Amino acid sequence: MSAVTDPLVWEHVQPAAARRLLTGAVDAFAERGYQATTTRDIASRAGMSPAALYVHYPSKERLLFEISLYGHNAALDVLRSADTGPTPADRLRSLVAAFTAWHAQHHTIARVVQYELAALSPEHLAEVATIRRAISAQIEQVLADGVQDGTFAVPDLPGTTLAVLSLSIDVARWYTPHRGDPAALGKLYADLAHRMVLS
Amino acid sequence: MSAVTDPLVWEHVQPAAARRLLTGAVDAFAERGYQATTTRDIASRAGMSPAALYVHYPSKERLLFEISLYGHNAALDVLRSADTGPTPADRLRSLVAAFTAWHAQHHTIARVVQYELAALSPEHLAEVATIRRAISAQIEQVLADGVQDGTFAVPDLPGTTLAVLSLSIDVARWYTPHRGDPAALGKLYADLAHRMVLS
DNA sequence: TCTCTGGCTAAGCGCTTGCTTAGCTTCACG
DNA sequence: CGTGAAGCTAAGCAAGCGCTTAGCCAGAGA
Repeated sequence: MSAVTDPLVWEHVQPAAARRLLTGAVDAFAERGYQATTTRDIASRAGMSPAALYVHYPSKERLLFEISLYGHNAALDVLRSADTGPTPADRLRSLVAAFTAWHAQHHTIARVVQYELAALSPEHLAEVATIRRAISAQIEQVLADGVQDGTFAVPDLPGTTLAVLSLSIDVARWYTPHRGDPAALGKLYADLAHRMVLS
Repeated sequence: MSAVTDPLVWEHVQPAAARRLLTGAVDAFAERGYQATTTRDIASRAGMSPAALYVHYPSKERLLFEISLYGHNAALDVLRSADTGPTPADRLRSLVAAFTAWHAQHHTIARVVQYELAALSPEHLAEVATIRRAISAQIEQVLADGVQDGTFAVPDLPGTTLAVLSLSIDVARWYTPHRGDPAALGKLYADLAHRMVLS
């Protein structure tokens, strides 16, 4: 699945031409990486000339930033929505399931989000770094809550937070649609993450 | 720590000029990525002109391949050496500890190994893919052995193998030396991986 | 129907890239 | 001492890059 076949994600991008450029950029950045992708390649995927890109976006880096910002916000929203359940164990499972499934389902956006930070301008990087800290904090908080109520055994809270995040984030590196159902993967990872911290 | 301050790793590379180019390439690829790194940048880090690179290496891609191949083989060797212990649990902990510590300690090489596969030529990629499959097989085998003797509960063997690998591999993405002792991180991850699969 | 504007293309600019070549220097060997 | 080869540099080549500009066309509005 590419960005193009998940059109609802980019419905907010208007006009349609800008959206085609954006989804073309997502696919190209996910496949080749930001640096190996050319504006000619992006424009071609959108069925346009290279100059058309600059009618809708001021620069190639700005295209990257729009994708990155959207993806970071979407991931944070997914976590915030998933942080439900009466116990830290329920919450952790729900968080990991949702975060993992998001990475699998949107693996092209996830690849851009997780691996193209270095290509962002300093101001843009600062903006997405804030969201990344909020994402980390959400996982760390639920682990802390579990330690507090005695249901989790976590000798190294920051280290374990990173490990839990790594499980989901690394999905962006290896996942392709033939690798199975994102929801099933989320369930598996929820279980694995829970076992990692069980008292 | 950069490749340059871990000189023993590249001792086999002769003459010294070729080694300086290689370690300059490791640092540049790890910092900026293969595509954003120029041959002028690599040469400059080695204290040479761009043309000197072509005295020792036929192309920029070949430099990448030398690094990738070395890193893949080193990682596989680390795993093979670590696969000791009387029980699958001991073996898994030792494997994960070693693999994680390798990624942290050699995080610049690890970054090139894990994130620059797309830049390799098809023949070179095939060669490192073989080593990657051997690495996966090693982890999968120890999990299978643990399931067989009843000490592990692993409902999804391929999925869990990927998850265990993700823990260690993702270290390449986030690790910097101020993030702590590689051996300590290895111990933590050994424990986390073990808990993931405990019966 | 006419005019204006926005979206687009063709062509191009200035710069950078990976790699090549001619020539120089140094060192080793006979 | 002379010669040859290896390692290197300065300079350059051909191709491609991100982005700009002039002009065209279609559609909307008066």
